[in-house]
Amino acid sequence: MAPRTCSMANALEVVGERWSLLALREVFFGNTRFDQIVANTGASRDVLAARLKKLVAAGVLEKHQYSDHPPRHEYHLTDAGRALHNVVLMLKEWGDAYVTQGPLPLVYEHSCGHVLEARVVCAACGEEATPESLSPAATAVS
Amino acid sequence: MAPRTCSMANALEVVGERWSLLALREVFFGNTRFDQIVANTGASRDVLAARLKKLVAAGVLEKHQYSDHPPRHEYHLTDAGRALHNVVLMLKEWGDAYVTQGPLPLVYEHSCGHVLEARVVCAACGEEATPESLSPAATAVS
DNA sequence: AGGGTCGGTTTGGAAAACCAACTTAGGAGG
DNA sequence: CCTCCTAAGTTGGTTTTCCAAACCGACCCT
Repeated sequence: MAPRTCSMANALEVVGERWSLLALREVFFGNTRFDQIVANTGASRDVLAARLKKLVAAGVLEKHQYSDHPPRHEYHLTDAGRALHNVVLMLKEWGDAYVTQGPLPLVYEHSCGHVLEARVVCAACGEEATPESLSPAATAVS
Repeated sequence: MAPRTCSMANALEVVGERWSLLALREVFFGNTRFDQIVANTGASRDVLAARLKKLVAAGVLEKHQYSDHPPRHEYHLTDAGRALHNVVLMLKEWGDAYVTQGPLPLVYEHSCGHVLEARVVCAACGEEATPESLSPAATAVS
């Protein structure tokens, strides 16, 4: 049987390899240079170079030259890259709740003044999107 | 420099390897048996066996014997596993928006009657949690 | 000239993934 | 009884990927 076609699988083709999401985390933190990303993720330089190349090719990052002499580069988020913030955030929340032992390394404060507790909701009604509240719709639209 | 300690990195230690999230997707779909997961993900049997073992050890899945003669097993979600639904869902949404070409393989309908468009919001105020609306809180709590 | 920074690429060995075939433990059919 | 079948892995051998360390080129500082 052929494996299931699925947007999550497609997403993982792009950002599912090791270090990809950690590299993106660093860019979200404003660490946009190669050596910063190497240092903060712990990835080896060759693998990171390959991942960044792939993320640029996939349209998640853009390589931007900020100096001609010597040539120096920064990696910036595209719209697709910014949209991954949700994924990164939910992974962090899950890690906070179920993996990390002891004090949490990072806690976010939302602009409303409260410590962030993230929820995934339906945009139409604002109610939480739980597995039980979802059902496959009859037909997919393009 | 030592890599950054981070709950997202911790989360990826558990579910970040190839096939782990795809296996969980199948369990969310109700395909809880080894051969079903193999067939629907396309993973090789040995790698999948290793991933399932790891997910069980991490407390994301539970192995449940549903028949003594012959011995047969199913994998069921724990609370930690169910909590990963958010991650799986956001990855699917991102894939829908930025990777999948042509008609979407799966569209969800929320119990409110609308096609699901997922948003990540702050539980306190209900406003969307964007990168700009978040700032690191002064101190982490245990 | 010598050392340091930045952004990689190269190299060689270790680890992991992939694939097909095999195993184990029990049926089901003839 | 003999053969086939299913489920849930294991095993063995090959191919890929990963990793750490070294290297490179272009530039800057002293």
